[in-house]
Amino acid sequence: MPELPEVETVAAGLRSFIVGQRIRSARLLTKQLARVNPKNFSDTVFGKTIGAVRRKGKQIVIELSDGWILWVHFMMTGKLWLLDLDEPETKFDGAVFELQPLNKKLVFYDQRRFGRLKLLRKEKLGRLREYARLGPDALEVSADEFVRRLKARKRMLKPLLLDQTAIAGLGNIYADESLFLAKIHPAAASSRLSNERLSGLYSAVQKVLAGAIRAGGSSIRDYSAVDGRRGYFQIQHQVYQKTGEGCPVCGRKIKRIVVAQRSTHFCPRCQKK
DNA sequence: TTGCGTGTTGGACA
DNA sequence: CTGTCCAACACGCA
Repeated sequence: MPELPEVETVAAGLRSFIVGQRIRSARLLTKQLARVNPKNFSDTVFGKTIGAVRRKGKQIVIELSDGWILWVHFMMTGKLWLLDLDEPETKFDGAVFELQPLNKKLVFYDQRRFGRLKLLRKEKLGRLREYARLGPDALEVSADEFVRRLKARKRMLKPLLLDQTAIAGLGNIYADESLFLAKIHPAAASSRLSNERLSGLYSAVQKVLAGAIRAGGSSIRDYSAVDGRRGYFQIQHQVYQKTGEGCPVCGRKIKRIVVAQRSTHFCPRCQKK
């Protein structure tokens, strides 16, 4: 589910369903998920009440009572689902939290097991490396700062947009879609683009992300929100995984190249360096 | 059957 | 600093 719109959709679902719930039991089922002693994990989380749910980039921070927080990163295939208690366990369940009085379980499910979950004191969040190194969130950064940060680097735009220390939240889909909307070539050098074109990219990013959040994210493969609802932004994708199809603007065939080891889709006529 | 590609990230290395 | 290759892992597909 990984990019900003999908993570925001999950965070919104958590806000509406689990805030105020009490954790009746917590179990850590795979060791690489949290890299802590499962017994200590269960004991610490037991009885805590769930408070605010925040998101920065692709990361979610769930506040618990008594100053603890759960930090979550889905990586490629991690998901948080709210399920009935009698739903059978699977080998991909990494952590299970039973909630009261809702009487459901919140399950961290992750096929590829790259996802991570950390339990830490609230005051330590700023020192959590993965969190501390994030640049400003793509939806909160101002146009001026966005332009300044991209111009400060001498890199191709595509890998720069994927770099979470520059701007946090974009991934492969929304980077491609934003560059297409802004009519900028993914291999264009960030430092050589005019402020006007980078401002245009900023507007494109805002528009693409807002549209995707409105659609509940993109459900390719099996992504869905905490309540199982699927997103439908994938039907609005203009270039992502449209290799060989006609550009929706000019009709020229969408091209696929590999940049930073990631598939990159663009229109060779519309998108210029 | 085998190999490739997939929404992410971090480390090793030139 | 920047780019490239690889690794973590499971699965669908040609």
